[in-house]
Amino acid sequence: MTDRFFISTAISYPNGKPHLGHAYELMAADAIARFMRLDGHDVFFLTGTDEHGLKMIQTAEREGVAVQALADRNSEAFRAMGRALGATNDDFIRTTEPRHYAASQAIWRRMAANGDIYLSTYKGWYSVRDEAFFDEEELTQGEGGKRLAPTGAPVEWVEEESYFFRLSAYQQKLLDLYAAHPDFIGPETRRNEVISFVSRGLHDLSISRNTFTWGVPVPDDPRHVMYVWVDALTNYITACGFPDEAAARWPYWPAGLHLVGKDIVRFHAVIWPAILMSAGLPVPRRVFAHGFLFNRGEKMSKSLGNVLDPLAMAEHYGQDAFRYFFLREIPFGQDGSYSHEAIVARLNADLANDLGNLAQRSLSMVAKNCAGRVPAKGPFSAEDEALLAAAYALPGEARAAMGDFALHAILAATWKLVADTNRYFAAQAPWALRKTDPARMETVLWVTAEVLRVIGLLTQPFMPLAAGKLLDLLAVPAGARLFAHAAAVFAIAPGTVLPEPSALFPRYVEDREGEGA
RNA sequence: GGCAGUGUAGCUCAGCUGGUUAGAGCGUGGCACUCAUAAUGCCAAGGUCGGCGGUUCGAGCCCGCCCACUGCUACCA
Repeated sequence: MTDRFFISTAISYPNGKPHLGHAYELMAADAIARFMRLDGHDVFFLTGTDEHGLKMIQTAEREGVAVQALADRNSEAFRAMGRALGATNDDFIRTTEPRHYAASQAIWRRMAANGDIYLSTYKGWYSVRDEAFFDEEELTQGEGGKRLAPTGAPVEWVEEESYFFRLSAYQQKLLDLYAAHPDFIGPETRRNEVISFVSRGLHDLSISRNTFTWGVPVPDDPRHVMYVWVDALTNYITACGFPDEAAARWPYWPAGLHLVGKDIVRFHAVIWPAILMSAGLPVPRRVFAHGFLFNRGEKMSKSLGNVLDPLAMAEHYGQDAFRYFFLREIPFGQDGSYSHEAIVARLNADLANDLGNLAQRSLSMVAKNCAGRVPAKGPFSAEDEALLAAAYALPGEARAAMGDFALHAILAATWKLVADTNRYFAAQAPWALRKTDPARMETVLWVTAEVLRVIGLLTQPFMPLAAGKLLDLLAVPAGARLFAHAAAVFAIAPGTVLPEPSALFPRYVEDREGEGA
């Protein structure tokens, strides 16, 4: 049975360089993608850039470059970030690609054929300065009865021809969808918000613009380009080969998960499924929203000067530590806070001291006392059995946590096992057994190595480099690194020659005052 | 304003359908050990579970009121 799993990040708007928020979403998605692959699923992992729209035009003008050149340059910066983070996306979609034009126009035609698209006028109070429309109630009265935006900017009444999507017709169908699939939107709090939003009623959606041309032309009406909704969201099926339903990747649709920021859940949980229903296509299985990151509890902003470059951070702390920190520290789905001190604390305590040192202390004993081979195992004590049972239970716990995308919980459970193993090692004191009962010492070392093997397997999605190195140190063959191998039948074989042990994670030592990110 | 949610040790958070002395990690204090990356282990201190009232044999978990905080209340990706 083929068990396909398509996971996507939102596509990023490349009118600037990638920031930590982009990195966080990509790291999380990558961890999920790797997890699912290791758990035996056929995964298609997509990320990319959303390159159309007015902001791109304006940024390009400001910088004095062609829009396409700006898109090319910044899109490449997002790809570079992916490489720096170890992202294993199978494709990188750009909305300026021909395949995306084809898909967007095809889905538009299907929506139109279904009677859900009509031409009308988009009207409202527009503030040129804010580049935004405002509701009547939001406006305030200025001098001489002039209407002002909440920002104090003057507004003018604008009417503009636009195509509309009959979103209002999908209210009940969406509510039915949410009711039939309680985990369609996660976490719970987002689901409540979306349901409450949709319950209040839906307006039709303006889905084209005729004031600029940087976009996908509307079929049969080249005066219009598609506005963000249809254009951006369609990327997910573009990458699956739409409209060619015989394409190699089409079987990956519908997506198993759209991972998005909490600010754009609605687009993915309301507009997107409505568009798909209109086009007669299956809707994604799940949409999950992650939270925002705060620097020492403060929002990142250019004016505060606390915007950090994710590439520099990954370089500074190391790719694994960088990934580990954000996925372990923040309950996935909630907002989180980070600081240099917090990252260093996690890096040293969890990675260097707990896991790194556990591997070092046990494997160096194996190297010195077992001729560098996996030790022999004798009869198991109750302690041995208990620890091994805890290890072999880990994949199941991890899988259960992944059901809610509780990445932090998977890592917490894994580090609980690391701590148990350190306790076990200290209690068994193999260094003392060396003189009194060498056979028992070997058994203790074998059990420790076997648990490390399981830990190595389960940490691969989160810190691929270090986990790979740990498995190398245990001489685990490349073909035996799936979660399915985290079981007794695949236990590490006594006598196997092991490489010379070496440190997994260096301790982070402050270079000087004020150093760090 | 309306709707939803949160408030548990210094910090970040667990606490299942209400049931013996409320937990974890980090941080703090002390001890032990020496295999190990000055790593690890053990012990301890520390909480009126936001406040008040109620239901109950019994409430952090249920109900009411109050206080504080957060999110949503559509065309910005």
